[in-house]
Amino acid sequence: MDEIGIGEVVRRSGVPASTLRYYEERGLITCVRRQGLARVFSVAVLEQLALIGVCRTAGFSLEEILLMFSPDGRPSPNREMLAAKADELDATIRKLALMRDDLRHAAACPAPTHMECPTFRRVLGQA
Amino acid sequence: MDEIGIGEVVRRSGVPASTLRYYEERGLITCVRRQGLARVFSVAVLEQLALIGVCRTAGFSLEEILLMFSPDGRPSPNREMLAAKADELDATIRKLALMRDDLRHAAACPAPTHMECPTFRRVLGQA
DNA sequence: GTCCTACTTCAAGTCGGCTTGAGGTCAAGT
DNA sequence: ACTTGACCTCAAGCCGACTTGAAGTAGGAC
Repeated sequence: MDEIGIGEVVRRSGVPASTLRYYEERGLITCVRRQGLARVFSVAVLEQLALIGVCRTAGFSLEEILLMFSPDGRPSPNREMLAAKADELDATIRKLALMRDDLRHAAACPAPTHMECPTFRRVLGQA
Repeated sequence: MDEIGIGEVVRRSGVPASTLRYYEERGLITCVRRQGLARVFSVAVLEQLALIGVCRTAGFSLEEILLMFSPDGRPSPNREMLAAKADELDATIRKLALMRDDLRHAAACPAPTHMECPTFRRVLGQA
């Protein structure tokens, strides 16, 4: 069966029902049909939710996600925007990688004069 | 001079004065002294702001940043937490890197059946 | 001395992203 | 027939992170 109820979606995605309804209202996801009042989703919604989750982690707003992907999970035909978002993401990733390194360094380095440590200061120059 | 007024901080950091006051109220930054009512900051606040900015980009809340770094910008002595945050960040970075690749792929790949494309689906398995 | 400009406080408002609660629907079980 | 449980709608509320606005202050130029 590739059709599931909202409870199943909650169970398998970890996303609360209230959020699913909200996402639907915002046009981020859609249910294939209704069975009485109850929403019936395609299992594909699980992938779409995963996608939305990653985008949210990446710092994109629901509005941006809506622009990047149609509610069926397909990327927007606007290639320029997708490429631009990829570049944005690339910049973010580089900053985060520096910060990760610095956090690790901070966790290891006992120096109280940490702000003077060149390893730590790299990240600040980047931002 | 390593002491600057709030206007100078705004000019050099791009962070609005209202936000600076809010950050001070939340304990994220401090001014070295007051001159009358006016805050006087050390230039070091610019680095702290950069740090806060990166942390925000990384998805950390002000509360978390407060726990990770004292208002002088030094990392928390809680090494375990810093290491944990680094790991968190690492996982985030990996997801974002996949997503970046996928966005680039989506920008290039004309297939409408994009959700079926293995390149694109990788990211979803990760999340 | 008074005007300007840069600053201040404090309370209230805004915005995104949900969550909560009251009250209703519907199919299945006893 | 009635209860239970899973679902529904719709309006209101909440939280984090700020922003805005009204009213005040402090120092310098004229």
